[in-house]
Amino acid sequence: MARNATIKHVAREAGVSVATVSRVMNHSVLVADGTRQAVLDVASRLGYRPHGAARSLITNRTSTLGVLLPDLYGEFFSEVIRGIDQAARREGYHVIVSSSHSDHHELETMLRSMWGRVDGLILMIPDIRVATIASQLPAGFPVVLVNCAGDTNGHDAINLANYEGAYAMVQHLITQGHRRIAIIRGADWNYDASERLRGYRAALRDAALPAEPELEAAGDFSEGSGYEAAAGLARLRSRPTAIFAFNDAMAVGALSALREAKLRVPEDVAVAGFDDIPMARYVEPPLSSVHVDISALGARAATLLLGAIQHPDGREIRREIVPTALVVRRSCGS
Amino acid sequence: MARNATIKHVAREAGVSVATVSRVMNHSVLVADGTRQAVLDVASRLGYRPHGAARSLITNRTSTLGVLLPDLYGEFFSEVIRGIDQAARREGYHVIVSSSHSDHHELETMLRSMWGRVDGLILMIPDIRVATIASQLPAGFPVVLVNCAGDTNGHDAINLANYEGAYAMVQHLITQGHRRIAIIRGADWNYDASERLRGYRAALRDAALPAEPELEAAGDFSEGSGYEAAAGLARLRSRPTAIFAFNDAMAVGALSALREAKLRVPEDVAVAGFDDIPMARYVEPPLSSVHVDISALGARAATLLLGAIQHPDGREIRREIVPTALVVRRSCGS
DNA sequence: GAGACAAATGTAAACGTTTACATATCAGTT
DNA sequence: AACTGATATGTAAACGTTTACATTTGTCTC
Repeated sequence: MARNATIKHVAREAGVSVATVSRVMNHSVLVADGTRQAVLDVASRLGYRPHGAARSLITNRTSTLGVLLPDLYGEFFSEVIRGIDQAARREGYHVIVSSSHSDHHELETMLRSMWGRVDGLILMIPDIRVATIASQLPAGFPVVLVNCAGDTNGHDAINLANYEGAYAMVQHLITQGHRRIAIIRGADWNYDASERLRGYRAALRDAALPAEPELEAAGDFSEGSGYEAAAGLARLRSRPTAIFAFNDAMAVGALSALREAKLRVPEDVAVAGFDDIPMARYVEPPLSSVHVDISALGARAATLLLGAIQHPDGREIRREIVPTALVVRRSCGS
Repeated sequence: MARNATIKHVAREAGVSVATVSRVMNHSVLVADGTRQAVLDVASRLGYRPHGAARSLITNRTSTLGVLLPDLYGEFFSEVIRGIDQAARREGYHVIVSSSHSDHHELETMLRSMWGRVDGLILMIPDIRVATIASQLPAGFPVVLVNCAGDTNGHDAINLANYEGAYAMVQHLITQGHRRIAIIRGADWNYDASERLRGYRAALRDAALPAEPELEAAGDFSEGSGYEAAAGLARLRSRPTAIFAFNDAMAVGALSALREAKLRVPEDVAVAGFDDIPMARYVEPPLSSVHVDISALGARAATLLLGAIQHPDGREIRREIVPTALVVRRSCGS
């Protein structure tokens, strides 16, 4: 592969010094118009492109944000990325994405290899067993934590109103007359899931309803686990009248299971989800959910991070909560 | 922000030269065990991380793939990214994504600013007005074109079997007895859309059915445009008995429009889409579609690119076609 | 004990930029 | 004609690595 033109080639060809070429490329005002034009001509003739790595090395800026997500599957994460990208590109930043699969070691090597390639990081680590990694980050390096458990260790953080959203949904179901409200949980170590669980239990308690272990089915945020969980719930002697899945993917799986069990939704069993992914309004029946403006979550994280990058000194730590909103559709009998 | 430990700090602290530290970090065998351990201890105590940009500058490798997509919206693109990321991480590569919004100028600055930050590019440019940009890429730079029109200009290319997929779907509808088959097109300048159009017309021709302009409704691959187009088709004096939308998002929009027009699917009008996004099987009725293994498309593109990066010399240009498969569900009356 | 060879480590150049500082040129002022 | 100040340009160091080559040390062979 023919090595490409460098600033030196352009300088020699244009009969100026590398400093002048650099000034032209960076739109410095200290260049005579004639010189500028000559340099630009040579640059375009030679197909010169400034080398990003070299530039980063000396300026200590990469114009790139690193994003680490637990997974890249499904509409939730794609919406997050979209939001981040929008906010980043507006400021001329690139986005480098990666999924960690919530594995501690892999996450660590990921972070290592991003060092010197990004100006800051957005970390979405709902797995509370892994979230401790945040403490190993170099001090003073711009980081925004999204949906991470508890201690932010001096970093900015954004969280969803998981507790409030779940509480509101359960409260709504109670208002509709439901007394046996089952849930499909997420993994025990998932922070979002555990917060939603808190919200569910609190809502029951506040309505003086008993918490019954058999109504708390296990799940892992995958559609398949939702299917399994709902199939199990449908077989209970004392069947719940409502199922609140802790995300939409599981709710969709639950709808399939209930259909196969010949149970009508919402007449026999009401169903609700969480996230309000785009698909939610198109399933049959349309799915009630706890709406989250997912791309706004991403955009907000990016904006926070860009702020931290551009004003490194003396900032106070920001903690933000992104609100949720109840969206009632036919699946819970509106 | 306190500048972080560099290789020099580690070297001084460990009482060795920078070369030795470098060798340790790169797992070179030419280091005595004692020295290696001492260096590693110091490195971890100082929190040393090799600087990516510096490393890239000297090695001329970034371990990063650049991906340019027309958009980041919807399940199609998120699946592509997932496939790319999977294949890339398997080889220890990062992925830097960006959406171009199909704007020629923006695309160009994107490409410029990625120079020196990526080892190769995956370009998905269905807009045939913009695809000419491929010719401006530095010769010999690894590039894989995905869904780009015609001339690949010496680059590897992957395309969907758009023509064949559309042909098969229309043929299927004809077999089902449909004679007035409408379509919802994509933008005129969209390559995928124009190929699907070719397939549609060929299938009609081969079945000796007339091509009627009023059955070719305009669309732009968005759900809203599908809604509008279907609403228009439903009002035709001589209504089509089947509507084939050129992607699933528009098909979903069409379903909404038909429901509002009080037309039953598939009894009054059959509906089909293209892409078979995950949502397709969950809408009501489940949507027939032309299945594309989207993440495999992304994975394949990444694999091809990695091949070109790792074996730069004497490779012949690869052109691959990713096959499609008919998926018949209830929306077209199976 | 000299020579040869291997193993371990060090020295320094290179990668392609940016930028502080130095220098050159020139118009205007005295 | 010397000085001033502004404007344009050049020189060279720096960024943090890798790596070709040189050097040192130790072991083995004769």
